[in-house]
Amino acid sequence: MPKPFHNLEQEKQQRIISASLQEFSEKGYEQASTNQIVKNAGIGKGMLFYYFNNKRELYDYLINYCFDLVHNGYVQQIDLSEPDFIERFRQASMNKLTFFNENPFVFNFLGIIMLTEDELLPHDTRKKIEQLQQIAYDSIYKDIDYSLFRDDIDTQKAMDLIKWSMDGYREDISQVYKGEDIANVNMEKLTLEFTQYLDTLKIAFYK
Amino acid sequence: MPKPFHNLEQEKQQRIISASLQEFSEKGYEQASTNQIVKNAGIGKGMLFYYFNNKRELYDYLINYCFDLVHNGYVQQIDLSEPDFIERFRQASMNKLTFFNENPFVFNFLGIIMLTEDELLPHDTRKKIEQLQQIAYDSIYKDIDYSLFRDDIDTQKAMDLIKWSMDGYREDISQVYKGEDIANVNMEKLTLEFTQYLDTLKIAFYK
DNA sequence: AAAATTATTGACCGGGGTGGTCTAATTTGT
DNA sequence: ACAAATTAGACCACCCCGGTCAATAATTTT
Repeated sequence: MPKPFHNLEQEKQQRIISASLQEFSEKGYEQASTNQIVKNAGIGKGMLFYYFNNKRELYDYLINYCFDLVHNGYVQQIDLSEPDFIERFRQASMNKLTFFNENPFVFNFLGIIMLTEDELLPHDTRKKIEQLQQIAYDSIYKDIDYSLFRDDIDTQKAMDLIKWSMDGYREDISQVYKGEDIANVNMEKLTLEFTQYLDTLKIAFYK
Repeated sequence: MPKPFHNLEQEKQQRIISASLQEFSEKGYEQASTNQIVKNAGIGKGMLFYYFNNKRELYDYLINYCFDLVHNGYVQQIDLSEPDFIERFRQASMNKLTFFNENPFVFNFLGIIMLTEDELLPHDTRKKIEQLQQIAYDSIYKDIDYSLFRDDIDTQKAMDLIKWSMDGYREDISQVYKGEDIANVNMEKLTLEFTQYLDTLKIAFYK
């Protein structure tokens, strides 16, 4: 909605978005300080209220911004044509890792939103959340080739366990490399390690 | 250290501790409000500063309180004589679940502490953290019977995967039953489901 | 070049919350 | 009955809050 904001140089726009996401995701809506935001963004106080009429409008803008970003930059990137569950999940996890590195506060911000009580959220935001969750769910479980799994194991349970495993691994990695730019991380070593875990999972759960 | 506080009726003492932990774990040290604490604890403002001379002293008291509680109430309860990794982890997970339910803010509070930058923490607190982490690590990995694992799988990787799986399951459960008293939860059904996951893990990773 | 429009800053506002104090009242112990 | 321990909350000076606005600088239009 805010016209002047969209005409801004990308870099300044990003600085404002980034500073806002950080502040909101660290403190929540009420506790977040617009003063802190403008300071971190390196702009004057007046500008923030020139681009957005008030705190709430900024917040709502960020909600939509993050939803679109996660949708286009992460969920939609998942390769639905890959029938191997573990391989599809591998690709999704790697995407998530780089996405998280490039947009450090987006997931945390959305996390805060999803923990917000129903009454405090605009009605259509709730719907957006559910839609995105549904799409994300489909992107992971749709058109999976179940015949790869061992017959003596409940396939759904196996998929749950694999999902928890890979999420746990990814979170451990995020934790260790927190703050460091992923470009500086030894990617080959990391990918190799990841592959080893995946191979182990395949031995354990596949025929 | 605070003499009058220890002589308090257990129930009031608990109310104060609980309200403080909640506030600190939700807002962090600086943002936490002593006014909010006394309101939630149902005591007058004066009392808090009668028991503890200032905010920091309360905070430090809580740190020690939580460390001791986690150590005695959770870590030390893990049965080191159980050589089956999955079984030991099962017992630990169930303990953690009930502990978490009885002390809802303790883990979150300690989580905040561990994310605090080094300079802001008393020196001996850092040491306490590392000690507890070491003990917890030992409690999970010491004297495990590795011969139970399949020979065609890297045992350490298998244990990592199992750990992530069970942590993921436990977190999902916590999430779903968040807020509800665990006494009201259908424990048999939950235990059964947990066992099914564990059995699946055994089929997958054990000989 | 002049005028009009847009972009930008930061001092400023009333209001509300901050950690902490202190007085005055009540309860307890003897 | 009296002293000591316990309690509540009004009060303090201070700081920060979201938001405004007048002054100016930069840019665009004429």
